[in-house]
Amino acid sequence: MTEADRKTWQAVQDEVRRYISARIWKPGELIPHEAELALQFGCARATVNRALRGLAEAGLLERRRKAGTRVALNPVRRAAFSIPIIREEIESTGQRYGYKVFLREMRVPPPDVQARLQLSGADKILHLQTLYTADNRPYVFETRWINSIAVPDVLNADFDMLSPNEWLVREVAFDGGDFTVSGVAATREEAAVLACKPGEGLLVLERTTRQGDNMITAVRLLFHPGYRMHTRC
Amino acid sequence: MTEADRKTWQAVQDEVRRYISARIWKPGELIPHEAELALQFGCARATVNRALRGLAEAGLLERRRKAGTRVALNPVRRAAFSIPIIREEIESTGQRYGYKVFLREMRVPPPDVQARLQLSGADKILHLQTLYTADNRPYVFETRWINSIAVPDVLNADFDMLSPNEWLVREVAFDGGDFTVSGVAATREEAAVLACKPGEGLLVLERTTRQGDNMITAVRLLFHPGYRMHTRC
DNA sequence: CAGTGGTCTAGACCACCGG
DNA sequence: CGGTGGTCTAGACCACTGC
Repeated sequence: MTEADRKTWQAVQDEVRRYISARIWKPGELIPHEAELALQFGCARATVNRALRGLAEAGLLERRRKAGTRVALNPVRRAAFSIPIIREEIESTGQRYGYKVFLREMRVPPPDVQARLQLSGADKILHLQTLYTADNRPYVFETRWINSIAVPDVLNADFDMLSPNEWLVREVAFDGGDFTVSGVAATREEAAVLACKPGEGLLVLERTTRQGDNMITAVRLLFHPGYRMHTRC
Repeated sequence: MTEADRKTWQAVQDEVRRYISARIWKPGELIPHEAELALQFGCARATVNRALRGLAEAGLLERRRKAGTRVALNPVRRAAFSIPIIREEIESTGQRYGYKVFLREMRVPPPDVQARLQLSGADKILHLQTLYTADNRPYVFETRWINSIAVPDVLNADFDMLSPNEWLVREVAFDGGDFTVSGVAATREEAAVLACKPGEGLLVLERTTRQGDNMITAVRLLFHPGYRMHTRC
């Protein structure tokens, strides 16, 4: 209190964290408002705001105008999984990255993909199947549909040196998308590609990416057995 | 430009987004520094900072002191999945939430759980198996280990009205943990509990939660077939 | 309607780190 | 070294929303 130390917003945040952790402020409870905390901590209100806003984003606090700030009843509710960038993920473990395009064709996508890409009836678009490898062992099998009506250049793309994903990242400015994770059992064909047994449990990551209002690509990543997506918070 | 409109940081952020989306600022490229943008947008530097910081957190920009701000080469790299709160998830779809504690015992956990909970050799702790149901249909099967040495009160807990998770959330102030998602094939026993076929592909979410330096609980959620975790960005 | 968080400003100093 | 982002401040006005 008598300290003349400059308070950083991080220091304030840590302090508040301790209060919550020590249950001095209990779940569901109202905590003092910003102006008061600013006084207590001996800093500007903006600094308190910065600290509390961060905690609210992390889910530890719930804030509403006029109603004040409360300790969240259910903390740790959101976790940010970093979407793997295959090449980086493989190379960061010291393994050798590789990939092979299995299939490249124009085709009318199945209904679910049509819906995800907002395509009309009979549009043929680019369909790719690619296997990514780590030290030559199957890592992830990618099934990708690219809206080649929105991105006609892709038809001339050469995927020998640049994977479909890397090509798209270079050529298109994504600005959003959605992700789904689920679990499936390997079909006979998938097992053959991933060099595992049919019926093994695999993690699936599906992603749809758009640029503005254009849906660009829908991709399904089928990871090798034992693959885990992990995060910490 | 001639507008006297008050610029909010959101407006600045949208503007920058458009620049990136339209590839006026290309991936990897350096963008003007904060002071200059503040001039261009007719606002304070703090406002620009707020806008750009948000974009950097979202992964769209990369910022370094002295080096300046660049458009990220690989945007959309992280997606925040919200960790499901079973009861809310079920009730939000209008279904009836229920659960049943199958097993409650003291037991020495398997080595992987011992490691995750930082337990020494032969400590017996609380082991629970619970099935959560939506409209009486199996929704998720939970296998949970609770460090009853750190939280002795749990031994007297009554899980008739409050699920293990809800009890813990009420009694313990979590402040961190880690999450893993993966895919598995249902064993015969798991299939029986979840009323599905052995070998079906299932999503698994594993979570370890701590309070300060104490590891409190390790839980494995095995979701019913067809369950998907979804997020948008 | 009044209290609370949300935001903007102008100015300042600092930490980092590229050249 | 000097340029850039990171942060703090004091004060102000505003937007939302519970009472």
